[in-house]
Amino acid sequence: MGEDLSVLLKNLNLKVTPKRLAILDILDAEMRYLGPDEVWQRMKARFKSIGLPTVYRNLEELANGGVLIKIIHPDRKLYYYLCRNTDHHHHFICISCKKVEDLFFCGASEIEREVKNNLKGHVISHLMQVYGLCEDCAATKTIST
Amino acid sequence: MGEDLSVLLKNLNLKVTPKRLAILDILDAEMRYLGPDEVWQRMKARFKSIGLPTVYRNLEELANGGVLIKIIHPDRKLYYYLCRNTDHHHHFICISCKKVEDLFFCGASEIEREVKNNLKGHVISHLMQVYGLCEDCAATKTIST
DNA sequence: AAGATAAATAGAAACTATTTCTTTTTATAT
DNA sequence: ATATAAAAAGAAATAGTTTCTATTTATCTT
Ligand SMILES: [Zn+2]
Ligand SMILES: [Zn+2]
Ligand SMILES: [Zn+2]
Ligand SMILES: [Zn+2]
Repeated sequence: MGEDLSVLLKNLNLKVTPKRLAILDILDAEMRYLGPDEVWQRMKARFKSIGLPTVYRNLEELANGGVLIKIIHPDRKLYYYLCRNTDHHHHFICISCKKVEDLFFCGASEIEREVKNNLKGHVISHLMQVYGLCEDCAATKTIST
Repeated sequence: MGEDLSVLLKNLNLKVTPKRLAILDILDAEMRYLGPDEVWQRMKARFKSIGLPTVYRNLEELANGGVLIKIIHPDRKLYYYLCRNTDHHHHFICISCKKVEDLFFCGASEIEREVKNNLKGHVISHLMQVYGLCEDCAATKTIST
């Protein structure tokens, strides 16, 4: 599995460094979105020397390359999620445990039509995220931070 | 028109101060979303003494009260928009001129169904914004910052 | 396999949007 | 008019994020 992570980097013409592989590995093992600081904490367990700017830089590069997606959060901090689904889709985010799940519903065509017909405008992109409780958390009904 | 702005404040049990009315008036006159600093600049033209924290505080209070809506922007800064439409709806945002327009399409029920049936989860809220070029900007095809 | 080269990283420092704090002022109810 | 609690000024602090420079490292070339 470390193999296919390095392929991700090579495809982006990024050098395959231990730090980059570790960042990917950390996110690959998570079903949740993580912030730079959270990733940094885990990196410090793996490397004796690891700078926070390195984490920021790599997360951003990987997001720009499409390997990670940015999670839009009401707190306006940076969060990233490694999503293997390369098709256009949206996400359901559990506000209790931070788990991310793919959604297949997307109103792109309806939006496109409405913007074209009613507003006479042109759609470039759209953002959709759904917040709620995942199956486990809905069962527990306990909301943590 | 100043009258119905003060009603908005009274409904929220907020004191009707000149600063608050001015902030609302500034946003009411705009079809675009504005950031705190942009609002502050305009406030400084109206008041000899006006603090930036006052602008921040009021914008946030008004957003919490539902009078303003927060615009989610890729730059992760704060932006507000005064929307008179109190029904649930979403927005089309022109990335060229920052104009905001209401959309009527909303996939809430489809999302709800998908989350319930496929993920066995529970939807609490959803966020949708559409980015593009408004009629005027699409015609001009010139994208400013 | 060793050297060359450009990219990546560490660590410190800077940045800046946003928030907090304390004092003074002001809107509103009595 | 007075009392009271909310609002605002102004300064200061915060914290997430970005920038900078010197050093290290991955990868390409021979
Ligand atoms: Zn959950
Ligand atoms: Zn979509
Ligand atoms: Zn426009
Ligand atoms: Zn909706």
